[in-house]
Amino acid sequence: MYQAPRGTTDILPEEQPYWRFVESVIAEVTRLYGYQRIDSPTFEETGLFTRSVGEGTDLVDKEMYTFDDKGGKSMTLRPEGTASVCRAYIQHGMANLPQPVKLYYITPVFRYERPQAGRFRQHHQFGCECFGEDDPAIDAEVIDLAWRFYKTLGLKNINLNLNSIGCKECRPAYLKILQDYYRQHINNLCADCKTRLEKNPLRLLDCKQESCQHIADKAPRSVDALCPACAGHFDKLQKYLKALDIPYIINNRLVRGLDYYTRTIFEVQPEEEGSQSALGGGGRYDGLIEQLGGKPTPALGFGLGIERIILNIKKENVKIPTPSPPAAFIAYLGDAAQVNALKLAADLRQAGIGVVSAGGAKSLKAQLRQANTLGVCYTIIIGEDEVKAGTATLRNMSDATQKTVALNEVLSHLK
RNA sequence: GUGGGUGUAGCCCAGAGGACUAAGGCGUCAGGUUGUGGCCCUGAAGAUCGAGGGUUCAAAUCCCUCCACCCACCCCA
Repeated sequence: MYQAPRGTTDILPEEQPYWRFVESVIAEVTRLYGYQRIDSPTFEETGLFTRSVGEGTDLVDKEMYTFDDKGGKSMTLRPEGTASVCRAYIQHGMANLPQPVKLYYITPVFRYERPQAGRFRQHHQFGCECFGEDDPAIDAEVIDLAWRFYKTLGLKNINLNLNSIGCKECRPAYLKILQDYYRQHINNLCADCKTRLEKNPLRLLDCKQESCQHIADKAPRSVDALCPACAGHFDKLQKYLKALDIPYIINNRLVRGLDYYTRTIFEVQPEEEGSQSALGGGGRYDGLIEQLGGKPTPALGFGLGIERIILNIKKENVKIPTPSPPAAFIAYLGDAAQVNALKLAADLRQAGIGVVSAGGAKSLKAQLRQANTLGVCYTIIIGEDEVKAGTATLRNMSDATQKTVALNEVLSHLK
């Protein structure tokens, strides 16, 4: 028997209301901020990701679904959302549009990982990207958008973590300070951190090993090493967030797993931290567009994991809208009645009324049972008597009353 | 990639000191007299007991190998 590939799932009908709900909130919130939707291909040339996300990151080094197409080109199933949108921004000359350009997407992303709670090989992200503006007010607005999204969904127990990791001017100096500090403690570091020290020093701060905790806690902070421009940017951002009443937590140990981030980074976590807890994250990536061949363009954005969001919607018992059943069920008895039923169903649908009917020759009892399970308000019964008289019996399912009406008047009774 | 746990009908699960024709609940379907749902009653369908191999007269129950899922690490959404 075939089954869905490891780490992938079918989103079954009973799950769909959650997805519809999330999608409706996305549509509403992005509208409020003037974001326009963009859909880009599910796969891209591999180089786009290795160049933007960065070689040396886990995402690129061991998690990408990469394959050669029949022309021998290396292609990769999208492992994150930002790179494609940046590529599209450059390719379509969006730098010539009024800036900032604000785009959002809902898309599957693929990572070859070992699946576990809240982690899949295919998951879905809602993301926003804003190009062409470096004012920290736009950082505040983007964070405000993400925050409003979570709040509109009804999630209460979440935290916003914030940090600034500087720019290409000030980060190298900070990394040096960080490495110098860690070298003093090198004998007490876990094996992973010893590697990180040389390979990816920022990630040292993110280590969860008990033994590394107090070292990381006292490590030099990136916010203390910012150049004046970055420091000013970060100060203003915080001022704006306060003005917007967005409760944030400065987390000096927050770093992100993709190389392109500069200055502002943020992450949203549930209060009760599990292991796979991040609900979403993002930040500024002022150098990325240029790096991908565009002209220097400040930009920022975020990606939020829809599966994890739904997990938390369930955890917090958020009430979501349930889809309404069809308004009517048509039960029939006999061949002649079936024709009338078919015709009536078509007429009602033409008038915008949802109708379900059984096929075959089932007993009336069975048909009513089905109507009951569906939860329809009315069942329309057409038997031999009704066929002769040109009528239908209209049964109200909630109070079990029924009346006989002419076939061509059924519609007006349902309205 | 590493470590631990689990794997019985569509779903939840009993059975695990070898003998099962594998039990129950939910759900599904059909009936409970002639054309009427929800409750109730009755019945039926539905399981090569994750897959493959081995031990044995006999294995869902013991052993091995795979696979999948769950949990943790790594990393992330």
